[in-house]
Amino acid sequence: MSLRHAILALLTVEPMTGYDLLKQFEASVGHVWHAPDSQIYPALRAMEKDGLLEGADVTWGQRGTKRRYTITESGRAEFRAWMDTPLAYPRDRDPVHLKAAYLEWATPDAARAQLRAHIAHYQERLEQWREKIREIETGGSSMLNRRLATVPEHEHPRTIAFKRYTYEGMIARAEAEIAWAERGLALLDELE
Amino acid sequence: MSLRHAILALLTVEPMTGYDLLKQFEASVGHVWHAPDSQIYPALRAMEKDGLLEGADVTWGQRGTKRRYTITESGRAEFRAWMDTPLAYPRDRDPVHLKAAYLEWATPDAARAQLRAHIAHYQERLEQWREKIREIETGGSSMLNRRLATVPEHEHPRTIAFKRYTYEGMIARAEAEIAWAERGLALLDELE
DNA sequence: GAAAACATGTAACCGGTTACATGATTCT
DNA sequence: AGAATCATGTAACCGGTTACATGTTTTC
Repeated sequence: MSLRHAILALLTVEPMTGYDLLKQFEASVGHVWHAPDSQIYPALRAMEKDGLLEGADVTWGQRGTKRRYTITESGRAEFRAWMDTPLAYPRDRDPVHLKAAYLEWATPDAARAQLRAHIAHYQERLEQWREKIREIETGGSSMLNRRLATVPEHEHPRTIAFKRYTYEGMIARAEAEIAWAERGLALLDELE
Repeated sequence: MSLRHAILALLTVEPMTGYDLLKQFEASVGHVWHAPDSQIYPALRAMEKDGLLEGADVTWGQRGTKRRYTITESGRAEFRAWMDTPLAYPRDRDPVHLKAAYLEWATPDAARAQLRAHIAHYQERLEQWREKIREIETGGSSMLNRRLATVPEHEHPRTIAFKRYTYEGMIARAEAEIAWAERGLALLDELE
């Protein structure tokens, strides 16, 4: 059910259309939660029906209209309730480690390719996340700035600190994954 | 599609019934891939239909029968092909970090409880995984021993090394998660 | 004789993916 | 005029969860 809460989180800042949200999912929130258009539009309609959002048609150009969604009090309450509820951890289901456990079945080349892909995957994300932290530090994050505009000034350090903290966690995870995969490459050399 | 491959991996060691597999998913493989009975039994039937397994009814007691599944050559080939195929990484979807990014919305107590639950969650797994490594080191893992019995002796170090390597990766990840959550608790104290 | 373990299923539901589909507006 | 962007959907499918359901065998 996190998609709904990610949407609520975004709409606490300002009203948005489905397309606006889609762009956010491709940029900021997308780093922790991905959602395609085919999921967003139906979710918005369902959330409006459930009273979490209020939709309003806005004219756009000559003939066009778009629907702008505003979070309701009920939506805010739902988001706060979710924030105060401990998460249920999903069962372990990890294809990377599943494969690693049977690496003797792969050809050495395939095993190396797999580990290198693992490194490349996390390296790429590492750079994106580091860039995000730089943005936060230099005040260049427009979404964060809009969020800050909605909270009292003395709350700013908290808001900023948690965003930063989130990315630091993802960076630490990525670094651990890269280190692990590098040990794997060394292990393959040893065993050859 | 990893459920099928986890099943194939287990059946490369020896033929098993659905129930045997279920027990394995609760014990060894379960640490990297969870599967409930409601998923295993239908999967086995489908895999038999697809020629990856061969099922045979075995009498059990007076009136009972059970179905024992053996991996076919086609099943072995499929497993090897999977092992040699690079994994597609799923899109980011991480409720823990999603929540962390909006931690200013939670009450300080709820935020602390969340982080402590995060620590407890990984601490528990950490102990399970460390225990697994001890088992591997002392030769006390019966599943691993059965697997070793099916491979030539000079291959044993590889097989053992990859199992150990897998658990080391999960341990490193858990340690990173715990360290991150502890930094979070400290951050909450600072911001108070 | 009762409890624990062994054995196997069905069905409704849910969140997410992939592919397909369409049209308006703005910018160059 | 054409391209990029804005805007919004439908539908089939897939893997997984939860709840429901039943019967046998072995062990104490």
